[in-house]
Amino acid sequence: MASTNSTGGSAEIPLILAAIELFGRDGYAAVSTRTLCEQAGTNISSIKYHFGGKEELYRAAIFYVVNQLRPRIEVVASAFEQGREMVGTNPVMQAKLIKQLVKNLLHFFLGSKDIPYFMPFVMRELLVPGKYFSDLYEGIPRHLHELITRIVAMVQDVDAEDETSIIRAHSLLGQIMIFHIARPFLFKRLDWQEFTPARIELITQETQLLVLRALQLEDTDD
Amino acid sequence: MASTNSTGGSAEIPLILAAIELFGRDGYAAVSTRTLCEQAGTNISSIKYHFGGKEELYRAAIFYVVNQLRPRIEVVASAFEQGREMVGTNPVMQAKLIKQLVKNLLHFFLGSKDIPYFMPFVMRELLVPGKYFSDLYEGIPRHLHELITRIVAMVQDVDAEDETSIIRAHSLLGQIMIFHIARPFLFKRLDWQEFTPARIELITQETQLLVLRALQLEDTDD
DNA sequence: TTATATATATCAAACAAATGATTTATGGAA
DNA sequence: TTCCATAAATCATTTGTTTGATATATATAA
Repeated sequence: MASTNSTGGSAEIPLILAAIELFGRDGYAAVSTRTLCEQAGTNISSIKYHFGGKEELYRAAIFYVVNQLRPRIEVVASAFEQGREMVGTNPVMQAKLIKQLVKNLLHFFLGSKDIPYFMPFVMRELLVPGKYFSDLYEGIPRHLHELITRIVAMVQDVDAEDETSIIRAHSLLGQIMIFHIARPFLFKRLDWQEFTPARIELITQETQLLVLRALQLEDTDD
Repeated sequence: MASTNSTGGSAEIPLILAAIELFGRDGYAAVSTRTLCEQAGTNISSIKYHFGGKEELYRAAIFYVVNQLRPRIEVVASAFEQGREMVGTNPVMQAKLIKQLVKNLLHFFLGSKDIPYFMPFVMRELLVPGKYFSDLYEGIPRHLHELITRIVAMVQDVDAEDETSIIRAHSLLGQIMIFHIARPFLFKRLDWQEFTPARIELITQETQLLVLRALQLEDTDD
């Protein structure tokens, strides 16, 4: 039997998953409620019944991805925070910690197979803000951005509240995220059709190199 | 009077400009032909008459921005190419050249007031590829990406055809473009509502610093 | 255990509003 | 007139939503 969670009927999750995939791929306006229901294998009226309407389904999808992704991000974040205390001001250890973070982020954003449709959905709302931009922003990426900012501040020994630290963190995050955001662009440029493990590894190594240089840390070649 | 160019009637340009603004802001599916005509101050049938339909208008808008933006990008590109010969392998001069390029790009992407609606339109097609992705890609950003790749190859003294060079160029471009792409995100993070000249200057300085470090070039502080 | 009542969920059909496209008519310039 | 451009009205579809009926599951009482 289906789990007796608070979301009730069995059509809700399929509808939310369809919404994440189709809204993420084609955008809110381009997806009809009929297409959503067809993809979810439900009746047309199920959106009205379970959510109230198309927009409320979109909202439900936003909160769904936030709840699904938050713990996964927090694993990366807490791993870093734990390491940060041990590392202290040792540049060699700082470099190792940052290399690991870059690797985790790239593998997560480029290689996640189990949640393939989440990222386009999230990115669309973040880059082209809609009604629930703030809910999404507060839900996940804000913590990640603040994390990177603390790294920058730690390594450069400046205040993490400075605009300078935030701007540098934004730029560094851009160095990493551009491989996810501008994926079609990169594929066209390199005549790639997909990310393979070897390609992700190559991107990881090069990005690690550039990030460490930008932070003026020695690469330890481990 | 209106210029007697090859595009005939006076309703075409207003329609194209409306298409760039509205498609860029809301996406293709979200904008109705009626809204477009209202924005352009034309009759509903003008889209059919001048372009054939909604999609052909979109196509016309793609080629319009390509033709408008290409010369502006080429100014930046040729300025760099000219400087490149004079600079040679002198690291100090290389640093100056690259700082200028970063500044030009950031001021163009963050501060362009005369073509305010072009960039969202272009970015939408590039990040969420549609039917005319290739036309746009070949029209402008490909040259820019190849330009950055040549810079990386020159400074690092490696082959510009290597995947490594291209990947590093992509990452460096991400460092810069993220301020345009993830503008809403940055604004939220810094509680900004707009880009002011001072803010653009701050971003420019910090980005120059990080890019030069990533390329292992000394900052000359001019 | 039965029978009844209630809440939950799904279904096919239909509605009003909108959308892109089309047709026909009109105005002005060469 | 002839050609170009615009305007108003209309068409067939698609859109999100709603309706009323029905099926399923759970709970309560006899």
